[in-house]
Order: sequence, then structure tokens, then C-alpha cells
Amino acid sequence: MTGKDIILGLLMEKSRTGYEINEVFETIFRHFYKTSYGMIYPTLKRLTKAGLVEKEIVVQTGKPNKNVYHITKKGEEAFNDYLKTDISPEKRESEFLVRMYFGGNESQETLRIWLKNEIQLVENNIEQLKNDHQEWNKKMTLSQSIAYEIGLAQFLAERDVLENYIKQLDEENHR
Amino acid sequence: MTGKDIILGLLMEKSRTGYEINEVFETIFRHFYKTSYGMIYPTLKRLTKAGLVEKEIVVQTGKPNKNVYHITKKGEEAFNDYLKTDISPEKRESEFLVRMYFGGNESQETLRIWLKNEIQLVENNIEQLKNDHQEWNKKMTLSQSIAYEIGLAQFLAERDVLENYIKQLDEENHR
DNA sequence: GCTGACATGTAAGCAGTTACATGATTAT
DNA sequence: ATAATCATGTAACTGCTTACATGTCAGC
Repeated sequence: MTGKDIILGLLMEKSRTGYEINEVFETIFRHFYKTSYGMIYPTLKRLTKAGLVEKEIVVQTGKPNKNVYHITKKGEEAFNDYLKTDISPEKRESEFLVRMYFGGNESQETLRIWLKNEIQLVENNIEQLKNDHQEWNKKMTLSQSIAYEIGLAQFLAERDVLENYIKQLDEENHR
Repeated sequence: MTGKDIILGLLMEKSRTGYEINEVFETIFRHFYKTSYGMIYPTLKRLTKAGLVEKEIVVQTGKPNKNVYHITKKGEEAFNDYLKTDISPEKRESEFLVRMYFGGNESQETLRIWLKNEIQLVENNIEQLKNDHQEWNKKMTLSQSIAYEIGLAQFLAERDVLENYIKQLDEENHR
């Protein structure tokens, strides 16, 4: 799976601009796929050249013009081919956990700061995820709901562990 | 954070070979940082050239010879400098969740197969994590325990969601 | 004779990331 | 004026992945 596959999938749902594709990555895809314009626009260009998508220039008033991309037959075939490939194992890279691993020599105070910071980040993620869900759930399929709930459950689980440890640190301090 | 930083950190703990560094990545680091020999050996070479680590050739009997790497003063400084940088946001890439997002047109049967497969993978992860923990916990610091428990809690959370949904599918089928 | 653990590397390629660059319009 | 939203791109770099390549020794 590369960015190309996901972009094709999103254009199967409906025609979109690069800007709108980025919005999807920043909302519902946030907790399982991160990317940037630096991937989106060059990919769209390559896909156009390869005949998998078609570009339509839409003139707008009150807003800058935009390029709407439509998937072609060839593009649909490419996406269906992708769907037949094996699912690759998940990739995670958590610098927070790496730091926790190496944090054995840090003071309890430093540890508490790290934990508090991470809780804040996780809570932001939870809130954003819930907001995104409220906007999307009207048209969500069953499998999309599962994707959402797994993300939410994992964030909640992390928050619980973090809060438990902070409590533990506090209790040790008050003894 | 790049592979280089983690390798330096691991060599701060104790001198290791490339093979042993890989073992760490395959056990305790498994759920938050994935890599391969293709990163480890070239990095070790670069680090040696830069004077951050030193290579010692150890002749063994009954086993192939090995290269043990020791961190230098300069290497320790580099690692401490890294520790002062900001923690970068987590990166996740779950092809399973991407497929779930796009899986709206799949049959319940297909969905059930996907869920069962993912449960199997998650359960393998849980078991491996628990095994790794039993081997390492004797010498684990508090913060290392947190890293372990976050990983475990997230896998358990995912398993719960998946199992719930399978149950739901079963119930709908029996109506 | 073969499998599995131990052990070390290279080289080509790629899929991005990061930083840069630009600009219109609307609302405050 | 200035921030926010809408909107599109490029170019250099990089850090890794994948596949290849090689070999020892122990135990069955």
C-alpha cells in the first residue's frame, strides 16, 4: 500500500480535488495514515499522466480555481488490483514510547511532565476523532465504524495507562 | 528521531553487535519501532566513520566472529543532544484500517474473514509482547514498564472491538 | 543432509518528507 | 491590517526497504 492506492480509493468514492483529499487524510484517516501535500499533488500528477485519473479544471468565483480529479476505468481496475494484494503489517513509530524506554535515568518530575504532555496529545486525538465521527457518521458503513472505534479504543486505552501511572507517581510522592 | 538515535541509545545501555541490536528491535521495540538489518549495519558503519561508536572484533569459537560496538564520548554527547529535541508526533500506518475504510461494499462474509485474520494477528502480538516482557521485566525501569503496558493495552483494546463486531455479525446472521 | 540460530553486510531504488513558493478571498 | 480558509504546486534530500549475497556451526 502506498499513497497512490488510497488516493485512487478516495476518487472511487467521488471526484475530489487535492485539497479535499488532504482534508480526508487530516480527519477520518488521521489515526491510521499520515501524509502531506508533498505526496498528494505529485501523485495526482503521476496518476493523470498514467491515465488512471482525469483532471477537470473548475473555475470558481469568490475562490481560487480548482482541479477536480475523476477516476478512469483504468484507475478503477488499478484500485481493484490493489484490493487483491495482501494486507501489509501495521507500521508504528512512537517517539514517545522510545523515550519512555530510554527514560530510566530521568527524575520522577521529568517523567510526570512527559506523561502529562502525552495525555494532552492523546486527549486532543480523542476529541478530534469524536468530532470527525459526528460529521461523518451519517454516511458511515459498518466497516468504517469499526475503523473509527478501533482508533478511539486505542487512544482511550493509552490514556488509562498513562493516568494510572501518574496516580502512582503522586501516591509515592505523598508517602 | 531516526534509527541512528535509537542505536546510540541501545549502545549507551551496553555494547552490542548488530545482531543483538536487531534482537532488541524484534522484541521489546516491536510495537513502537520497526526496522531491519538494512538499516542497522549501514548505520553502524556510518557511526563508526563519524567516531560516535567504536568497533571491536571478537573472535568466537563454535560461532562466527562478531563485531561488538562500543559508544564513544562523542556518541554519548550525540545521544544526549538527541534527547533534548522535541518528541515528534506518532506515525501509524495501518493497512488493515485502510481496508476497513474502503470495505463498504464487501459482503459480511468477507468482513468476518478480515476481522478474524486481524484478531489472529493481534493475538499473536499480545502473546509475543507478554513473552518478551517476562524475559525483560527483571531489569525493567518504571518508564519501560509504561511503554510495555501501553502497547499491551492498545492491542487488548483493538481485540475487544474486533470481537464485539464479530459477535454482532453473528447475531445478525442468526435472526 | 538439512534446518535453525548465529552473524554481517551491499546496492538499487523509492516513497515519501521538508521546505519553499505563490496567491485569492473572506471575515474580524 | 491580518488571520483563516481555500487552493496548487516544486525540488532537494533522506532514510529506509527490499532483495541479494555469504558463511559458520550445532543438533537432529
